[in-house]
Amino acid sequence: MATMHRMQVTGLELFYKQGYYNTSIDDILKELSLSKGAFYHHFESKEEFFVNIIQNLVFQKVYHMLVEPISATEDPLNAISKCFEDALETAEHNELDYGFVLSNFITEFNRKSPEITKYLNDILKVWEVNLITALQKGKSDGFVDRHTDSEAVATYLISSYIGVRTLMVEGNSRMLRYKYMQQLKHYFRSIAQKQMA
Amino acid sequence: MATMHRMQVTGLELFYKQGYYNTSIDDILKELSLSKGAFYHHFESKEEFFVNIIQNLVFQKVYHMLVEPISATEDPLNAISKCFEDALETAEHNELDYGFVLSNFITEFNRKSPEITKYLNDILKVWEVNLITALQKGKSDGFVDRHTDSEAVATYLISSYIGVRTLMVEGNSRMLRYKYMQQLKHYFRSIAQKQMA
DNA sequence: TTTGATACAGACTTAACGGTCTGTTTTACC
DNA sequence: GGTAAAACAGACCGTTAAGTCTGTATCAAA
Repeated sequence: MATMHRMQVTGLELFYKQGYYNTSIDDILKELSLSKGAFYHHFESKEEFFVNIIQNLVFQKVYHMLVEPISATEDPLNAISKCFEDALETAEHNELDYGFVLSNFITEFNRKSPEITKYLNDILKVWEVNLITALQKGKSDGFVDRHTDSEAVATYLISSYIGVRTLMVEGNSRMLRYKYMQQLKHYFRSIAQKQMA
Repeated sequence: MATMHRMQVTGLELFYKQGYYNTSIDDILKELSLSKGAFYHHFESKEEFFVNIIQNLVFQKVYHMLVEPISATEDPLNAISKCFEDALETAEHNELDYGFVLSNFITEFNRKSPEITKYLNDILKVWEVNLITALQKGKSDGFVDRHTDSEAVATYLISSYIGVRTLMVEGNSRMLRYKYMQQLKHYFRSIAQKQMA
């Protein structure tokens, strides 16, 4: 694995665990047994390094874990349920949850770096747009109630997901996931197309 | 207003806007035209200062804005709707939204200071418990469907609220609030006691 | 085998921040 | 009005972290 890529992977991991401002370049370098010289040979600053990570690693992973699973499916509500359940389970095992990575950084960079905030919001927007598209398709295909406001549902979904992940940082994650998924499905039943018995 | 109290108010404001680690004591002191001597006369460290703010200001405000409005009401779902709507509107005007203050700090102190995390989670717990109590009472009083899992609903509510506030940090807050409240009410209709016409 | 570019190593600079310490002013009280 | 404690002012110290700079090893092509 190339040095540059190793730096990005380790960098994201530490930024995620400890926060951007609370993670020093030396922390990352120590983890990889590399020197300052190596870092500034590949990147021109800490910020440029971070933007690089966002646009490469984070964007790809969000797309892979949160967009693809719901974009090519029949029943969107079912697909979203499964997708969220999977994502929350990986989160439980303390692995990188890229939906939460996003909201984490959005919180941290709020009113500090408009440029980085913009990049993060762009990725969030991709997620949102694909949710909306999937829901709209679900309406045409008879899975989602015709009166549903797809944009509002997408907002509500992303909100609740980000929120439950924030809560899962401590305490009983398993119980939180259970409660959350239960109510999410309850909510979905209320916007699903009523089946004729 | 006593100096100590002024420090706390200004401290919370800056910690909220810029984050704890990103706000220096000198920042706060500069805002108040005070000196280091003044600060360390009243508080023994930055951390002790912050814990003080949480246990005084934050706890009281959360209780006043998020607990009281839903604890002494008839119809809990209606009360929660109004309460959330109010809170989101103050947030729109860039005033301190203490629900979000909480989640903000929880994110920032995650895996950094277990002690502070505990204090924050305690306040969150008070909010949760009171939501559950209100929902249970709503079941007895015929406002909430008997099959509702109050604990799960409370979790889902807090999650979505924290999430939507995270999203509101940038962009069109007004539209976000509208969409969120629309779906929240939709969700509430699905757990409300069905009225006999 | 030389040469030049790429990929590092690591000492150093500079600035910021938490905290200390000494000194001065204000206030309460006899 | 004298006195002691409380309420500050502000220079100073130690540490940390981003970024610089000089030097060295590795490797490909001539």
